[in-house]
Amino acid sequence: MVVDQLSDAELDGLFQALSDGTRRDIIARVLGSDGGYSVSGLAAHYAMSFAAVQKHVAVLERALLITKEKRGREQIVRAHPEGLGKARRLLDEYEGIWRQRVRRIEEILTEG
Amino acid sequence: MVVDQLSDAELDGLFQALSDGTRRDIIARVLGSDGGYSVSGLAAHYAMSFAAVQKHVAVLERALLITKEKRGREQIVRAHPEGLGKARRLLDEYEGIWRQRVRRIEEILTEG
DNA sequence: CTAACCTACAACCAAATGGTTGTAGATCAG
DNA sequence: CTGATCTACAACCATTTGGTTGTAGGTTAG
Repeated sequence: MVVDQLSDAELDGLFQALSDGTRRDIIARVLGSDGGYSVSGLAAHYAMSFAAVQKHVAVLERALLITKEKRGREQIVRAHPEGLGKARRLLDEYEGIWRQRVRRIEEILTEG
Repeated sequence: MVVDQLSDAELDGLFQALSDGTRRDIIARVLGSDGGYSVSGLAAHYAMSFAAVQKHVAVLERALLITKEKRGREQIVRAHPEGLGKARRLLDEYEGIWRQRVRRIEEILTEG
């Protein structure tokens, strides 16, 4: 399998979204919440401006790692691990190839 | 478990390293090779300068995704999926939390 | 020895990133 | 209605990133 049909650009965005500690923390926080977080609810936890957190949320949304849902004047952020799965499957594939390779080398060494 | 002891900076570097198509291609190429690639052997495959590929290799090395081994005048690049595993384990953990949450919600709905 | 090759690294440049402040439109509370 | 709150978005700035060219040092081939 060629790992879904995820385009290069999609993967770029996915891994790039995951490459920032604040964004990973937002993911963890949202995953660990029951009802989700409003954007300002999230922003309250970080030592940066609201707008900065807003941008991080936008990056995560583009990468399909979260979704936003309007509720009144708030925008509720929830986990949407579709992107998560895609990224993990690529790493799985890489690791699979690696393990296969290690196994082959061991075979060659043992069976001589 | 708190996913090894990988520091934020380590994860930043890991995911950032994975967020570029050329670098992912280098990983795939090296994983798929038997003896590894020299840096210029790699560079031959990309429409960019040798120095650019050299920089990509350096990024991957810092992220523990590959290793370089000097052999004569060449530098042999090999896969070193330690970083790979770390990244995958974090995504696994995220997905685990998600699945747990989905299960809990289903329980609440069914046992109502 | 000399020439070719492989690598390292510095200096430079354009574009993207992560942050800021400021402005403005909705929505809710009193 | 009015004021406070939540969000969106633009403009700006410093730093990082991904690329370039150029120079220099080690290693191999002839």
